[in-house]
Amino acid sequence: MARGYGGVPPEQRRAERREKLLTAALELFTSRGYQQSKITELCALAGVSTRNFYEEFTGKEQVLLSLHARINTLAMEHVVSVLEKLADADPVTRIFQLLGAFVGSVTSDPRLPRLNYVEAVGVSAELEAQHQEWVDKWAAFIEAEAEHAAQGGLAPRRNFRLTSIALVGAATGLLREWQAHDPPLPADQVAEELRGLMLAAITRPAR
Amino acid sequence: MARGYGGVPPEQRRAERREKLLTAALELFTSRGYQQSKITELCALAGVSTRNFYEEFTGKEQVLLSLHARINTLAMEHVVSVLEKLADADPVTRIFQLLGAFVGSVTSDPRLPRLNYVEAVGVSAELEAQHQEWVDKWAAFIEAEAEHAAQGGLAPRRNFRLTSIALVGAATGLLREWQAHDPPLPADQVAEELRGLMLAAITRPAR
DNA sequence: TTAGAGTGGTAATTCAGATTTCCGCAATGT
DNA sequence: ACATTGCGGAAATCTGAATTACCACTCTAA
Repeated sequence: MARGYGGVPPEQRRAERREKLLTAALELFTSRGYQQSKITELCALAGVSTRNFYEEFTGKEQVLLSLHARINTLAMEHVVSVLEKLADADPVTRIFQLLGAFVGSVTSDPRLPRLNYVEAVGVSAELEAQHQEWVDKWAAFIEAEAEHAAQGGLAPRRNFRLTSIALVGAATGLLREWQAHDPPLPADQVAEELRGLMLAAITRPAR
Repeated sequence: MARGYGGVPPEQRRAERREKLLTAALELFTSRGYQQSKITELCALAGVSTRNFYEEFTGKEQVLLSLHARINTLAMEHVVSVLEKLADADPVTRIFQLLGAFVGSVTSDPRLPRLNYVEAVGVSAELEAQHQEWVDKWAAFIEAEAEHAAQGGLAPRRNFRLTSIALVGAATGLLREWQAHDPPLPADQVAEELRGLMLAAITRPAR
């Protein structure tokens, strides 16, 4: 289908194929389901031969790993870039923007939370480890924000570790539900709920 | 291995085999992982032949469905039985006991949350539907408690739907983390965190 | 223009695990 | 005690998908 390696394709062609495979995988994994997706189908959908597939990936799981990492990285970048612009804003504003950026990023395409919070769960030990890593990162993020709020006297001084993990879980649960819902819930309300929840969670009295 | 159908086994024997299979499945699915578990292994571990397996279940997935339903049902029964004894206690006490009973039930064996929140995710549309059902049930439960608290003036009057779903997500996330953690987190702290979070979530001002 | 080298797609191979079938044995009833 | 009925276990089959090998084609360079 594609013309030979005419233009400028030493390994740009490989990169393009990789991209086509990832795009097709996002579609296939979230419609048919990861387990039910055959490598053959994936290749057909991407317009790439199985031979090329194995040139880019060692197997189906590595594709999922890549997608999962990419989605999380993208969301994290959004959040970080927003927060950098609010370096010395008050804690409430920062939390407001943080959650808006996060929810905005992940709900920009319903397939994103579907892949991240449904398809990529319980697949393998390696994927589970990657999930853990990201929960840690997000929880650390929230924890830092909470401690920042505690500095300002908005929240009491205490250990926010468990609270942070719980909030990450709340976001995950809400987005998993959001993604499954028909008709779709408004993403704004999800963000708003998380804002209220997080503020209430960290400002509550220590015991 | 077992003696023939001597004693009292018209279909009690079937029930026993079913039980042995479920017990072995809980162990196997949570150690090796659901996907990696072969029916052969399951039968070997249970001490049951594949023939008998297909007499009780249509396949691996139905076993998982049964386990998932059983774990949730058990937890729900615990919670209901506790709340029935507190019919006219104050909302805070009810919430305290509710979460204690729930966390106590699900953390009584680390394999329970592992199966429920990791292995049983993203397996099939049917399992996903069953998950949805249970999230609805638990959310409705929490919602009712929140409205009860609103009656007493403890919480403002508002729609608690999203908050309830978020709290279910928080519990899920926390238990998923609990189950994966080494060394294990104290279950008490998880329950305590959820109590604080739920109270803060529903008593927070309406906007 | 033609030879050579690398690439793409298709088609065969292989492998693993699910499902079923069959034979031997134990238990009941006459 | 013996025939009959139905159960248990292991081995055979069968399916379906991952992985690899091969052939044809296109592009480059002399």
